[in-house]
Amino acid sequence: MANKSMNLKQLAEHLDLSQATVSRALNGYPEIREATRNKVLAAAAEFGYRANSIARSLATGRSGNIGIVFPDNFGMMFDPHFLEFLAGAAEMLSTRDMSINLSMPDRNHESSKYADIIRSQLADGFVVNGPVRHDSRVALLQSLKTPFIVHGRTDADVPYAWVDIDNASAFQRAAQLLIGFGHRRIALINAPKHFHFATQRELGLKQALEAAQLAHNEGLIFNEPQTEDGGYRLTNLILQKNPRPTAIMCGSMISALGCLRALRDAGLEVPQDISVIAHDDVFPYIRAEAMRPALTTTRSSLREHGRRIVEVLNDIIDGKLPPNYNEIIPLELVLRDSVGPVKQS
Amino acid sequence: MANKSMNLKQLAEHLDLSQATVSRALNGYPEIREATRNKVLAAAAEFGYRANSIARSLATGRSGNIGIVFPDNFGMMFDPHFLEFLAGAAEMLSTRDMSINLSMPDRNHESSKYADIIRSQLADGFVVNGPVRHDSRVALLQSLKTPFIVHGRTDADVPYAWVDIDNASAFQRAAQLLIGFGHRRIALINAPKHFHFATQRELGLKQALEAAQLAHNEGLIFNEPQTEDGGYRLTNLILQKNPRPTAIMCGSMISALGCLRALRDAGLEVPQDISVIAHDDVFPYIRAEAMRPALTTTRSSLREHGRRIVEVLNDIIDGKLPPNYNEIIPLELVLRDSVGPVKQS
DNA sequence: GCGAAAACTTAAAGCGCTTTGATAAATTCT
DNA sequence: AGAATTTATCAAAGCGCTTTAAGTTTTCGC
Repeated sequence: MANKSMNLKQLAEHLDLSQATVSRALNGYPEIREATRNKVLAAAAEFGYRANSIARSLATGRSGNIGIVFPDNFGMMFDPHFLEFLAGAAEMLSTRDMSINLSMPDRNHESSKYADIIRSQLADGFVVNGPVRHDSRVALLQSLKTPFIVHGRTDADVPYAWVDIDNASAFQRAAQLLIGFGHRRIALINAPKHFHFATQRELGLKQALEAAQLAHNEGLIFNEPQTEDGGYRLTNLILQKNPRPTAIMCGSMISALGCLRALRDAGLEVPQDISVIAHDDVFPYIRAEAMRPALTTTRSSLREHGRRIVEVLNDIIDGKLPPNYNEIIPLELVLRDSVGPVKQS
Repeated sequence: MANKSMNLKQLAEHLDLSQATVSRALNGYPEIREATRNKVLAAAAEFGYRANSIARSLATGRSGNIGIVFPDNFGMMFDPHFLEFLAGAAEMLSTRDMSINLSMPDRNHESSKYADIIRSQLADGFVVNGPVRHDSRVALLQSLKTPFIVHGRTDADVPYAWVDIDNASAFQRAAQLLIGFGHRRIALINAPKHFHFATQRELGLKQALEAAQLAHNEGLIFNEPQTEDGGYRLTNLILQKNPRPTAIMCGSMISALGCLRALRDAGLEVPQDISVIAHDDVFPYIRAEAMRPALTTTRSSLREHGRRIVEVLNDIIDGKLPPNYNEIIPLELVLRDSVGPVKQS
C-alpha cells in the first residue's frame, strides 16, 4: 500500500492543482498561498508522498549525494578510523536528506572513478580522504571542475578546500609536555612519510625539541602504517637504542596498543620507566581512557570531522563558501596517567 | 574539456544515427550490426562518452546503487570491521559500475530511512548489517517489497535472503581443539546476546562441551560489545573465577587484544598458563599472526563477505536467485601458537 | 471604479536516457 | 520476380520532477 507510492502527478490531480503548484508548495517557494501550501503538505503527509529523487536530480542537475571514493594508500588496507569519519559524514548528510555515494577506485584506470561519477552525475561534490603529500586527486578534481574538499592537507601549492587539525602544534604541545617532565630522548612511531600529517607531526616534535634547545632525535622516528604489530615491532626497536628513549609518541591508538604490549613484554612500567603519548582519533572500540594506565593523548574526533566536512562541502557546493575555504579543527591534549618524570637512573 | 561531456543526443548527431541506435549499440542489444556497433563504440571512447546514470535510472527504474544504512546497535558505536565489509562490497560493485548508497538511520523515525530511500529510488536493494535476533528490519523490508539480503541471520521464522558463516560449528571446532588439549573450563568473551551470531557461538561451545560430556561452563560466558577494554575487564573477571578457567575464547581480535593485555598484567604466559582462541574477521591493522604468541583463530574475511553478498544481492535483484536464497561461507580454524595443553598444577 | 502592480496558478518544455512500435532495407522463400 | 521474413534503424513517447514564461485573479492607490 504505502509501497508503490504516489507520484507528483497523482498528488496534483488529487488536489486539483497543477504539478507546478504542488512542486512549489513542497519546495517552499514563496509565491504559494499559505492555505494552498498547507493543503498540499497535508495531502503529501497523508499519502506519504516523497519526490522521486532520480527525477528531481535529472531536473535540477543535483544528485543529493556526496561522493567518497575509498582512498587506496597501502594497497587495499583501509584505516579503520575511516569508518568513524564516514559515520559522521552520513549522520550530517541524513539531516539534509542526502547520502554518501561510496565507491572503490578502479584498479586499472585509477583516477577515472571520479570522472565516471561526475559524468554519471552520481555526486555533487567529493571528499578526498587520506591525502598523501603529492596527491594527484586535487589536481584531478580541480581539472574536473567539481566541488571537493580534502580531509587533511597535501603539499599542493594551489589553493583548494580542506579541513584538518593542527598536527604540528598538537605534537609540539605533547612534546613540550614530555620535555617539561625532563624527557630528552623522545621516539616517534609515525605514519609513513608520504602523508602530510605525518610530516607535520614530526615537525611539531622537532620544533619542541628546538625550542628547548635539545638535540634532534635522529634515528628515533619511524614511519610505517599504524598497525598493532607495527607498534609492537617498532617499540622493540626503540627499546634497543642506546641510550634508551624515555618517552614514546604514537600516531594512533592502534599502534599505541602494540607499543604498550612491547613495553609490558620488556617488563617496563608506564609511566615509571617510560612515558607514552598517543594520538587518539576517538574510536569507541579502543579507548585511551580505559587503558592501564590511562593514556595521555592528543585527541580529535574523526566522527566530528566527518560531520563538519560535509557541512563545509555543502556550503561550497551551494556557493556559500569559496572553493578554497579551509578550516582547522582544534584538538585537545588530554592529560591522563601515561606521562611522568624521567626516571633517575 | 573532457569535463562537460557529450550526451547521447550529441553523440548520435555526430554519428549520424538515432539516439535509439546508439543507445542499443552501447548497451549490447543484438539487433545492431557489428559494423555500426564498432563505429559507435569507437566514437564513445573518443569523446569519453558515458551515459548519465541519473537519466538512465529515470528511464529504467534502476538506480545502480545498493543501499546500506548504518546499523545502530549500540547507540552510535559502529563495529570497525564494518569498514572491511564495505570495502569488499564497494570493490565488487565497482566491477559492475555500481556503487553504495550509504546513509544513517533517522534518529526520530527509525525505520523510515529505508522507505525514504526506496521512494526516492536511491537503491535497488539493501544489505542489512549487524542483524540482531529480533530485527525489525527484515519484516520492514519485506513489507516494503524491496530486494534485500542480511549479512548474518536473525531469529525470524519467515524466509529471507542471507549470507552468513557457521558460527556455531566454528566455535564448536575451536572448543573441540581446546578440549582435545585437556581444557575443561573454557571462558567465552562474547558479543551481546541479542546478536544471533553470539548465541550461535555460545551454542557451539556448549555443543562441544556436551559432546565431550563435560559440565556446562556456567558463569564463564560474558556478553558485551567487543571492545579492547571490555576484553581486558572481562578477562580480569575470568581470572578471578575459582577454579580458574584454563582457556579463553574471544569473539573478536579487538577483545582478544584486551584479553591478552589482562593476561600479561596478571603475569600469565600464553599458552603455558592459559590458552586463547579468538575469532578473526581479518582486519589488516590488527593481525592475529603478528601477535606474540601468534593467535590461533577461527577466521573469516569480512572483506570477502562484502564481495560475495553484493554478488548475491545483485542476482536476487535480477531474479537469478530467489529472494530467500541463503548461503554459508565456510571459515577456517587457523592453528597458531596460543593454544596448548593444560598446565599440570 | 479603473488601471497597475502584486499574488497566485498553470501549461508546457526540458533534464538525458530507454524502449515501444513503425518503417526501411536486406534476405529468404516460392 | 514478387511476397513473406528477417534485420537494422528511426521517431517519438515516457520516466517524474523543476522551472520558465504566460496566464488569471486579487489587491491597492488614487
